[in-house]
Amino acid sequence: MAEPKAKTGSKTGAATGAATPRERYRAQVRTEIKEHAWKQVAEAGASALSLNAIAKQMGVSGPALYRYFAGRDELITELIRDAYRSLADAVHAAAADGADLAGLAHVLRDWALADPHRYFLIYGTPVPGYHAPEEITGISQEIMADLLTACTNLEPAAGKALEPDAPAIPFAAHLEGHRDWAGDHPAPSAALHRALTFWTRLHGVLSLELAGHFAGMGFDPGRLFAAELDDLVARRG
Amino acid sequence: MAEPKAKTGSKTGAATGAATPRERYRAQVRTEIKEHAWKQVAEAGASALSLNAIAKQMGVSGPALYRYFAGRDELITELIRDAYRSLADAVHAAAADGADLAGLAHVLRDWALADPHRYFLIYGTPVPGYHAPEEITGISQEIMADLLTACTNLEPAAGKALEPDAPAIPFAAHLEGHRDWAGDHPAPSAALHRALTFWTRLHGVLSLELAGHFAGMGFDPGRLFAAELDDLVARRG
DNA sequence: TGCGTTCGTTAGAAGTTGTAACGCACGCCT
DNA sequence: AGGCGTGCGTTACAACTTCTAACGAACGCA
Repeated sequence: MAEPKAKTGSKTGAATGAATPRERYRAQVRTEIKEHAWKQVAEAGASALSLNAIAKQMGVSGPALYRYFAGRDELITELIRDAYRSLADAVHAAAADGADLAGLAHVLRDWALADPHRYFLIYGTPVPGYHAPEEITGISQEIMADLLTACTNLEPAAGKALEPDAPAIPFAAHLEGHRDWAGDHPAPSAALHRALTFWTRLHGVLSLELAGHFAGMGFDPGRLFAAELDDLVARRG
Repeated sequence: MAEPKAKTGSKTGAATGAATPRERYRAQVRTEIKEHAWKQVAEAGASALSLNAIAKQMGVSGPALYRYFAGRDELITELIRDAYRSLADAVHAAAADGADLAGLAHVLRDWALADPHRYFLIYGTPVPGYHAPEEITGISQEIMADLLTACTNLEPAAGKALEPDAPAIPFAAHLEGHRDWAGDHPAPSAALHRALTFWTRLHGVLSLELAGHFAGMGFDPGRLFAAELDDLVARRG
């Protein structure tokens, strides 16, 4: 009987609210472990994350943590999931406040600069054996949905092309035939294209900046980010 | 007398060609170690690199490798240096063959796809305590020089602007005042800007593709890369 | 008030990096 | 050709790491 069979009397049963004291305690300890883990990640990156060090900081013995996480990999997976959720929440909150594409870009940049290691946890070098669980791809699609909406709002009204002779972009046409990743979002292919370039271009600037590749080059990475953003908002390519 | 005082009789003295048998042997073993290291990096990434595993594969005992590399960090630093040099050589060879910006982009993409882990060794998540030695920033500038030349060749002749009323781009103006990183390369500020966006945009696409973030999205990452390249070559922003 | 689940402990296995001390053999120099 | 010193490879060990196993104690549900 490792699993309580029906949660007989106490709670609603479906809510995530703490049911038994044991579960509450367990959830709290898991949270505390992750807090210490985030501190380590913020200071030295995910590769320096040590379960033993966390245990020492918490004043417990090493193997105690294995009651709460199956191992280092599961803890890191959880951190990645939380990072995705944090980003998705930030983006969604901005979108709900009516932020346009530039607003979303600002949210992304602020979120990345707030904790570069957290950004690299998501968008950095992938861990060798790691494969994203289903849940994470779902969160990723949440972010993409908000991005697609912002991009759609930026497109000129259908049928009212600014330049009648504007040549069709081959890649946008390709996207029209491969838009499964957009789910059922009704974004025009130009918006799909813009969302993708929003992602790749801003990630290009951000990741190189956060990795320090611009250090000592003299120019202001923030201005490069802003220039790329301006180009994304103003142009159509 | 750890250092031979004057290399008395044997060789030219300045050439890097193997001098003593000891040095030749040492260089050969170092090379062999790095070959096994590259194999490990290609299979599981830099984080999985193990000196012990290399020693086992070579049929020697673990600590033997410490005669050749001060430790794991020095070996990785050497691998990073070799990776930079490999990329710089590939780019320079193409540039010497008269490749234009699109040609350089193809070289970059092919080089990255040939060994994704090697790409991440350079442009991926930075290792916590690592700081690039002087030599590496030099190699990085070699690459940038070829890139700047290709970008300069793409600019319209000075004073013959295509669109007389084309608005000055603020970031290009900013770069005009912060062009130390270009060394003494006589690239116009528009070329500086284009080189930077070439770098960030293509890295944005490549790194996300190599990290598998496009997996399952359905579209062809190569076409996105090509579309970004087309935009870089055709437009001015 | 029991009794069972879960927790934290210590002990230990199998790894890792890296240091220390010890021979042996290679090669430089006389 | 011979001796001697340098460098190489070895084993032994220390200090880590993740993670498993077995045990005792405390907690909470009935």
